[in-house]
Amino acid sequence: MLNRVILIGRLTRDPEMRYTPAGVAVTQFTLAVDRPFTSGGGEREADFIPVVTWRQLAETCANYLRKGRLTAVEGRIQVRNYENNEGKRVYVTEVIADNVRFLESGRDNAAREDNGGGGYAGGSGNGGSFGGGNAPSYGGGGSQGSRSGNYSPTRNDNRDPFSDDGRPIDISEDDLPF
Amino acid sequence: MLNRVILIGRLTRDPEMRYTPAGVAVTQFTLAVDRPFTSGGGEREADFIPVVTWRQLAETCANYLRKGRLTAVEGRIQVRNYENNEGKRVYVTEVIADNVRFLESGRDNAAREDNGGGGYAGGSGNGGSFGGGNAPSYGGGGSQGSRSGNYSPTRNDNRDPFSDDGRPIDISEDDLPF
Amino acid sequence: MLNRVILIGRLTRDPEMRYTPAGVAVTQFTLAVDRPFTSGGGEREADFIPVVTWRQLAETCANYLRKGRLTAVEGRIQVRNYENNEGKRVYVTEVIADNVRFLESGRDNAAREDNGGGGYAGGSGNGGSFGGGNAPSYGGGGSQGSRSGNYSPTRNDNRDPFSDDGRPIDISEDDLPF
Amino acid sequence: MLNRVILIGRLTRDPEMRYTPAGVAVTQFTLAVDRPFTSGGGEREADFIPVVTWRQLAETCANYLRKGRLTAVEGRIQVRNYENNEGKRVYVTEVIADNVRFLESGRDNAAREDNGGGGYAGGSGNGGSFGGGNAPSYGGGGSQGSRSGNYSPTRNDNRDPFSDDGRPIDISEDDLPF
DNA sequence: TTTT
DNA sequence: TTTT
Repeated sequence: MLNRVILIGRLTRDPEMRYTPAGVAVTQFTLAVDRPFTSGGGEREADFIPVVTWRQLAETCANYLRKGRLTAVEGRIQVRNYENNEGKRVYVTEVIADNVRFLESGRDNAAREDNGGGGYAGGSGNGGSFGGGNAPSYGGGGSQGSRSGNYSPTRNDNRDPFSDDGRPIDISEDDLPF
Repeated sequence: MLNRVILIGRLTRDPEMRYTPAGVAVTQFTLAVDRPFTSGGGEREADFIPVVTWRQLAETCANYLRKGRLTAVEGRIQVRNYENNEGKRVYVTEVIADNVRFLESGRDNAAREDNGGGGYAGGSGNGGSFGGGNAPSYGGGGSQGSRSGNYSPTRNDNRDPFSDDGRPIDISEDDLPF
Repeated sequence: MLNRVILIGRLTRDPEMRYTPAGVAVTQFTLAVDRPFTSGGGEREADFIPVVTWRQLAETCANYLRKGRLTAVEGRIQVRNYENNEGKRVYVTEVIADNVRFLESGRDNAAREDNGGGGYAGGSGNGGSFGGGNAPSYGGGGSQGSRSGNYSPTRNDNRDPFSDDGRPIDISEDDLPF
Repeated sequence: MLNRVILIGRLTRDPEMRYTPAGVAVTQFTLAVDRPFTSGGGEREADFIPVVTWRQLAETCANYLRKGRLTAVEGRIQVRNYENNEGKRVYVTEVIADNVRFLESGRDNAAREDNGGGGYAGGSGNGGSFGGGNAPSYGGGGSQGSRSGNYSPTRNDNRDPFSDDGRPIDISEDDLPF
């Protein structure tokens, strides 16, 4: 009924952008968020939280975010699951962000930002303006329009659809937020 | 640096309370949180989000929450990991709640609530008042002070420390929030 | 840069819906939100927080919310100000909601809800579908499709534009969220 | 029942710290929070939101925050009211913060911060450790340990208790969060 | 009264 | 594995 997350942390790596077969941009990165308390033994002291952005916001994040940058993220928790190649159900929890704030200017970054040290990248109402962007259904090359189209993986079909194996990500457009 | 989650959803089952070897109460339950949009094909339409509470709040949740109850939860995302018995690292994401609101009075419930349909159960400042409560370190009987003490599982040591196998949960007190 | 509020409380009265001169629906209500602690002397123990919703969400709130109902609200804090008739600047703080959840079914309510006790009323992407809805600016010219037409303030122009004096509310469409 | 606010913005001025008659530190500042949209006519484009912190957090904020600094604040909305000297009830809305994050290192600041550009200042569990700290009530009667002793308002008693008139602030300890 |  |  209500699902809201706000995080401030630093990227553990550069973000990775990919496209769904239908051409929708998806960017993923992980935020390291320091815990508010220090573990007694000084052990684990940050949570590494995977974040996913879609469409225009995905492209902005891919362009402006870099490893180490302090970043604020607003979104919701999503739990998806898939069956791995041993027939076991694997659960993946991610934050689907609809608002990302760049809290550090990328002074040493190629992409220009002149908004005074805090960039805005809201997700509401941002349609994908790139090729194939708003296509409402999944489908690889030729015969589009079908939900699962002629996309026919040959082997290793049981995998995390987000795992980067060079192919477009195996995720239905049904999972798109908004 | 900042990590805040607010959820409203319904319990998928009755909550489960257990104790750490040091006697700290831990209660777990899963919230089904309906997504704000309807999937095209009508597939998955809720996220099932695991929630963990500690100490006094754990006891209150165990006493008052029941399967199906509409509940609000405030907390932070925690990602812990452990190595399973195949030597693979498994990541578990949970919401560590420090504030839980009972949005539905348990009219058909044994435990009385007369606060007008909305119970309060804040976590701040609630020390464990039961036996062994505030003990700062993990460890059963004799040789305390070590992280894992004389706890000597015989087989299947590589497991989710939260999996309910009848033994006290295998988690360090270091992971306690607050 | 980021401004997020989540409240759960009860309506102090029935909501009030009005229209801007351009015909945009605005609904206001106040949430009584109990404080998490009890005041020593037992004095004030709730905050009364004014909430404003716009467009389609305003109409849904006006239809389904009633005095006393437990309600969750998500939005942002807005501080507007105006000069009162003594030439003094008055500051008004409100929560502009973009998401409202009805946590109590209106069993005794005329408006039907059969969604199992928790209604959804998201604000994203809800354009005003009624007459004059999306007009981007405040009722300037003659009568141009505005729902309430000839708005002609004569005296007492220095007032809270939201005060209900029977006239359409004196607020620019520029202040519309989204 | 639930009241949570998260803001990211910049201080409009240096913070101001004062003490209650009982010696409890209170720091106030205003955050300018840019709105996520641009007003049509280009008018107001930020909200100026008053923030209040108490006790240890107040002292940390006074020491480390400065005008212009990008800052994250977590807390709750509080609406207090008082009667002004014309007998009119005035409502004041503030965010009572229990967590403040310094998102910009004060490189040009006297107070040292070497935590890599993001300071932590949580409010939970921070009792006032200075003289008179936890006194539960406002300095009414005799002289009972209050830091500023003989508080004796003569005229102009109807005022914003927070207005800085050189006297200790006229606010009951009952309003302390936690 | 306001920040970058 | 899931709630209404």
